[in-house]
Amino acid sequence: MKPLFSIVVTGSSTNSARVIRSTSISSSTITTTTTTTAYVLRYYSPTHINSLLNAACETQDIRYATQIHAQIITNNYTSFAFLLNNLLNTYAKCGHLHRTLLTFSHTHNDAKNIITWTSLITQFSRRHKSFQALSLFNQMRTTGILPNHFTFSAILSACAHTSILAHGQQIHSLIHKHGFITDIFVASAIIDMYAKCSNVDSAKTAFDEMPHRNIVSWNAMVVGFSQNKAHEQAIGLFMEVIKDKWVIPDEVSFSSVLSSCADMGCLDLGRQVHTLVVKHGLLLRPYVKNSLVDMYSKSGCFGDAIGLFKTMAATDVVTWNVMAMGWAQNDCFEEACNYFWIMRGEGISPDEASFSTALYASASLAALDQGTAIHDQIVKTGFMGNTCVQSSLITMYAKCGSLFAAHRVFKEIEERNVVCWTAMITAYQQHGRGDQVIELFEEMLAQGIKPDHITFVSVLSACSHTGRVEQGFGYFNSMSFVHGMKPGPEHYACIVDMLGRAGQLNEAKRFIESMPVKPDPSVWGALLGACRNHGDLEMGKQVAETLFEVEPSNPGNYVLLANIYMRHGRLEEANEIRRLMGVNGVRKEPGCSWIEIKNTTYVFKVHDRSHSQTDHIYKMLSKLAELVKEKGYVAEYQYAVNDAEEFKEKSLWYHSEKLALAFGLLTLPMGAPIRIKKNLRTCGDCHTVMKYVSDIFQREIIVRDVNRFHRFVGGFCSCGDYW
DNA sequence: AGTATGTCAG
Repeated sequence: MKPLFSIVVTGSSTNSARVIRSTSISSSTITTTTTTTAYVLRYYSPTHINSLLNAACETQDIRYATQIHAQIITNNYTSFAFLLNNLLNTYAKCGHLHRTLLTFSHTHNDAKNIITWTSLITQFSRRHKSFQALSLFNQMRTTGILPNHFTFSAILSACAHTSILAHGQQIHSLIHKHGFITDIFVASAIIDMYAKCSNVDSAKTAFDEMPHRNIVSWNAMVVGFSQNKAHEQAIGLFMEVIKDKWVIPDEVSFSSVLSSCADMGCLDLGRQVHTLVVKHGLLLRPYVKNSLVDMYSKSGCFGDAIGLFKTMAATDVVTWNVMAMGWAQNDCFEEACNYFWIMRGEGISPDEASFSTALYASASLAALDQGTAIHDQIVKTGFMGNTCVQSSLITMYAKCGSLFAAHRVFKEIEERNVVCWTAMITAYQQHGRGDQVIELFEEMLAQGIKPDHITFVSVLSACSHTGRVEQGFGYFNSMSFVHGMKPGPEHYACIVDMLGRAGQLNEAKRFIESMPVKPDPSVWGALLGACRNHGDLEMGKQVAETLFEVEPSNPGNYVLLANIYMRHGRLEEANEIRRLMGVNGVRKEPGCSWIEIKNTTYVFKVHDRSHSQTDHIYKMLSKLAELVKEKGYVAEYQYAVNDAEEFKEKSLWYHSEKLALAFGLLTLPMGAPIRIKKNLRTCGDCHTVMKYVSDIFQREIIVRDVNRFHRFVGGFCSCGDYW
């Protein structure tokens, strides 16, 4: 193939001994040939240079772009705007944005036309450098060049990415002023911008005002609804697309609506969309396939998701992520981790979601080794600077019990967003460090980071935990009055819990009655928990009645009420509650605890006798019983709800966490901390025993239950007896 | 000579 471009050389180029390297570019490939020392200037026409740039662009190699840049300068073509534009694009596509910007700023403004400015803004906007894009837009306006529909479309997408409504609104009015509002590209970008700024109403207005729409405009609106969790509206709009004979849904339409079906867990609709996908022949499109797998996985039909996955000839990183998350959501955390490694074996590069999911699975297993292995992969693949990954790392380390490692990750984050701060705050909260929660939260506010709903859950729980009733109310009120947020049921539940813990049961009840929204079962649940803790039978009965109506299948409510009856010695009523559970078909999830010793995980259920060292374990338990009784332990029968009277004390002693504790004491070397994990909340009696044991044996015991950590040292627990 | 919407994750 005849080269389009070569750097030719004087002297004896035939003499291979003196040869170094030079380059020739053909229209499709660039090959290296040999040459000697001195370059000679050659004449190339501007169009020729332009086609060379196109070829260089395909290789994405900055070196070729640089050589052609040199030719532009030596041929004195620097005032040719179209060459400049192509050069800037080539640099950008080679991934050298700084070179793009450097070249741009070294060029006289006269040589720049609207395309130069717009393509630069587009490049920055695409690469999520939104503020630089906005700043370029402002610079452009000072030079007197007028933006066109291309420019507006690009700058709107930058605004969308910042999620700062004010920027987008200003651009919107400029668009009106310059008369581009009817442009279909611009209008779609406006919808997208408003939706991304969580302003669905404005997006809908912009959509309704469009004189003409194409499938992209419809999709933008469907996506806007979907991403703002207005799923019914998203689906409604999608139906209109299906009915409208002038627009044909494409893969974007399907993947977006499936995302809504998935989020709602709406299987029927999902299946209908599936058949529509087949009808439109879009089943093999990557986005659609992945959305379908995700929909089945989230709608409780993980089997169908696996089936679909197995028939897929081509998978990508998202397919694997969706599947891994599916396993995790079905409590198969080992399998979720496996999928990460299988995907690596298949040669697919992980992305931030892969890491988040793998870390989530490791955290759920409290498998520090697994989490650390993923951390290694993060470092190797260059994801350590990714805030999403960093936040997941914090959570993983915290849930694996290493608050220190979690904080180390936190410290090293350069630009912390809400998620990072919240991850660290929640970590402290789970470890019972209420003071540090408040401290960190105040620091976050001082740095101007806006807290979100999740942040407040942790902060309010910490207030509850540390008895900061007034401060808790202060933060709760600040949600509406300072941050313009609407408290959700989880926040009301925190406040009820806080009042209940402080013994202010009547205030808690009044608080619920004054709620502007209908109290969620979790709110009543918090009050019932408080009644249990303070032994308030009358209120407990009332609250339980309410709960049995709205949430008849939650075993926790029955257990709490039975606990209260037991505490009052009302055994018959407690048994009656147990019977009611049977009648309503409610079963308490069996408690199980596990302990890791030398890379092996040992799982214990209540009364478990399957372990080979069972005799030793049960002997150890009787010995423990004697020791703690000497120290003043009294069995707390209220936690032995499910057992016949004469076995109550025995059965308390055979709770899974006590079995794991005995096994740990027998097996682990002297002085090594005992780390136990439990699938439910820690039982109150076990909690008491752990405190005694930590003192008697001078051993650190760490129990991670479903909600938080309990670190027992010298007879005290880090949770301050609150859980 | 440069334009828009999209699946997963925290």
